[in-house]
Amino acid sequence: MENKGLQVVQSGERTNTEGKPVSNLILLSISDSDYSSLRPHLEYVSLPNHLVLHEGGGKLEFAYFPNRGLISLVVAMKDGRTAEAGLVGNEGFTGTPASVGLSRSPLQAVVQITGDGFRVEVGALQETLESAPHLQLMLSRYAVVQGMQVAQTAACNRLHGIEQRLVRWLLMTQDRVDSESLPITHDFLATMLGTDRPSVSLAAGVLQKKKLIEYTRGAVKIVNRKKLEDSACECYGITQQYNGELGLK
Amino acid sequence: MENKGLQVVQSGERTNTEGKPVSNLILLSISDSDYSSLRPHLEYVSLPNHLVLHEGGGKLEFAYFPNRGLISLVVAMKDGRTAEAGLVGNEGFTGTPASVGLSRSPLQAVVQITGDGFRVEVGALQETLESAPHLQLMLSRYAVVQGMQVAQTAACNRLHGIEQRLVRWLLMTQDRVDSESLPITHDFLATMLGTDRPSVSLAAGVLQKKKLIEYTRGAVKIVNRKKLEDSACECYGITQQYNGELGLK
DNA sequence: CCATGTATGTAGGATGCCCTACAGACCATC
DNA sequence: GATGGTCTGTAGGGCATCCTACATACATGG
Repeated sequence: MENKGLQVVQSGERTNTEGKPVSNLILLSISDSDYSSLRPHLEYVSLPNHLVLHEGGGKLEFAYFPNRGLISLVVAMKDGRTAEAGLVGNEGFTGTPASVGLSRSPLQAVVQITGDGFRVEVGALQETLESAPHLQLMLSRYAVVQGMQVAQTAACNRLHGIEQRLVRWLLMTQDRVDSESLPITHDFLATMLGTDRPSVSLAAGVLQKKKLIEYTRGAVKIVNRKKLEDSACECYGITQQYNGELGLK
Repeated sequence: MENKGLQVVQSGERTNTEGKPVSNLILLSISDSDYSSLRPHLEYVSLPNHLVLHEGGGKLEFAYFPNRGLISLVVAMKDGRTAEAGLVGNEGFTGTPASVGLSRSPLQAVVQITGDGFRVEVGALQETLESAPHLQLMLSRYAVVQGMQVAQTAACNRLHGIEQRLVRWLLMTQDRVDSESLPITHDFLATMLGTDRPSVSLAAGVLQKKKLIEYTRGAVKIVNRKKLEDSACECYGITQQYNGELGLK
């Protein structure tokens, strides 16, 4: 990729100091001056499957801006049971507390689908933010939208059954990784959906019989996206709609 | 309370242009200059029980800063079923999207316990924020903390039973209204907890038999706060802890 | 005091889900 | 092709909760 000049970098053409291209939408959307301030702190990282970026309850060390792949924000209870609160793809970042001067988060951040991206030390990010109002706004805005989506998840978790929640997860995931085949096991789906593995297998079996999905060991393929959307609960449409409020893409 | 200097305004001494005293903690925590900018837009309002401040899915007209009482943020599904995503007392405000330049929210805001407070038109708030960085920071920070609490609620909704969720709701509510008696019906509790009324009555009956609470028509009294805390799920402690991160009070 | 509306008590059946357990299938490695 | 590890299929018991229905108690206004 070429570098057109010292100030102006067009969308899709930004790189970090290592020359790695940026496709995270937040990093692409901010002003040139804000990006220049942040750029020296962006460290390219690969995000392999199941890597834990942050343990729930601890101090945040880095904020992550994914280029590709998918990160899950998970609440883990003491007894080991878990439930997913949110998903982060290339439209967002992890470590929302860092964007408002806080440094701890109760959420575990786990790579759910292999990808790559950039990380920034929380301290460096916070310093940068003081003179990068546009970045500050975009991060805060993302945090708020994510909060609304989490709220919808809270209600969905309470009011909707496993099959519907599985459908929603598949749709939201596919929105963030443009592939019809999602590399994920039933076991991990159970972690996300806050249930046990047999319940996932059962629900997935039903969807497969309906010819909405197909799956093999470790991968779920979406074969009829449209019908899948039709059978999703309203929660999917709502979260998607508020994602659009971000004005990215 | 004494006034220590020209910059610092001590808690409990601020008023709006109508002379109404402020006890909302955000409004008390911001700098003098930021408060002066916002002050002309603060309209005193009483917040009677069950008043709907905002319907889910619509445009936000006002942001509300409660002095007393309690506001619930509720997700309402098309079929009429509901679940609460968050609580707002005098430590917070409603309308987090307005703090980042957005104007719509999927959440319904309902007064759950009578109180009073101030409201600001969304447009006026957003204009004010442009030159009120401290206020901007506090609002964003509150939005993020609220998001983390909502995430815990999402997991709690999935993983914990009605009785535990009821305990948590009672504790969180009492934290925001300093009274041992909470004016609330089982029916409204059902709306909050995303279940039906008989299930609430059953769970409340169990707690009453354990002598943790007492209730009569339309009111729940907490008679043994400590034991109630002991029987709460870990979710309560976590949300409370992150509320502390706000640095208010 | 009565009538009406609202709040709570309670019960029984249906259901969805969790839990445990085990069997079968696939995969990688040697 | 054998072996151990991981993933999925499936079943049955148990349980919480949902749903419906109705009874009872309280409150308010006439």
